[in-house]
Amino acid sequence: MKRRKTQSKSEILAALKTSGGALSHDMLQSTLGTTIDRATIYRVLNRFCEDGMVHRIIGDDGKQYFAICENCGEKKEMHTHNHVHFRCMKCGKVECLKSTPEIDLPKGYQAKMFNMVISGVCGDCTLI
Amino acid sequence: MKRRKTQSKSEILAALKTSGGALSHDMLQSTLGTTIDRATIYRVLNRFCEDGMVHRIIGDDGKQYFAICENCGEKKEMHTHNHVHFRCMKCGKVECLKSTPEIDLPKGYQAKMFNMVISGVCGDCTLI
DNA sequence: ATTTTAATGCGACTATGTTGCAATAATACA
DNA sequence: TGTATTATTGCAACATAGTCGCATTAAAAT
Repeated sequence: MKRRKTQSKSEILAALKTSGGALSHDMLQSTLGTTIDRATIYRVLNRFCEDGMVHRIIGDDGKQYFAICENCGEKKEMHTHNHVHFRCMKCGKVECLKSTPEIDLPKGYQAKMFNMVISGVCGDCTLI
Repeated sequence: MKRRKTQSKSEILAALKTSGGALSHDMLQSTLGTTIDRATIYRVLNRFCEDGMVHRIIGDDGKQYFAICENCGEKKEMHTHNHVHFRCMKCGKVECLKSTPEIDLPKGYQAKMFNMVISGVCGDCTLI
């Protein structure tokens, strides 16, 4: 299954790049206008994740957010996405933080995925 | 709005206690049998959270899990639930870990809630 | 230019969670 | 103990997030 270069793909990738942070499906939907179908957006994002270009964060609102992988280690190594994310409860922005805490698991436990989200008020919104 | 002691409440609390870990709505539903209505379970759990007896975890499956608060600090101090949780991808068990990592936020950022979930394979399931 | 098949759009579907409202039952009070 | 008050429940309807099947479209290979 070779991947093809399509309009939707480029637009979504561009939107993620310019945002700098993590976007949910509906954020993308409104950024892109209603040109691209809901299902397509999800499918493109899932493909990006499979290919390791993007990582998925589950917000504490239960929604999926997607962010471009930068210095997140090599492809497909999901477990290297062990950095913490911050979600602003006012403006909705989701971003990657630098911290990658070391967490010691009980004996015999194997970690496959990390999903850490702190939510609160971001720097911009505190000022307001 | 004073709280009343009801059957549902007691049963749900008991189920959470005996489980020892965190349960999702559907785990509770099947533990309790179909006696209690879906909406009621959710309402009871939300009330427990408000009252600080229980804390809510959003799993990396996007679902809500609820666990009894033990040594989680005082009532209503949501931000003291800064311990990490582990979800087993095989048996589905969700439990609280001891680690409470220190995460330094950028300047001006305020943390309100922590939601940290590591998923992988738990001790019991590794043996199988 | 033609063929192949990945990707899209549409609709239907599932699952999770919430809410409005009438009925029920736990507490308070006489 | 009997009655009034109102928190809680059950039911149905709703909202939202995300997935999937299928026919159509459009990249890429020939």
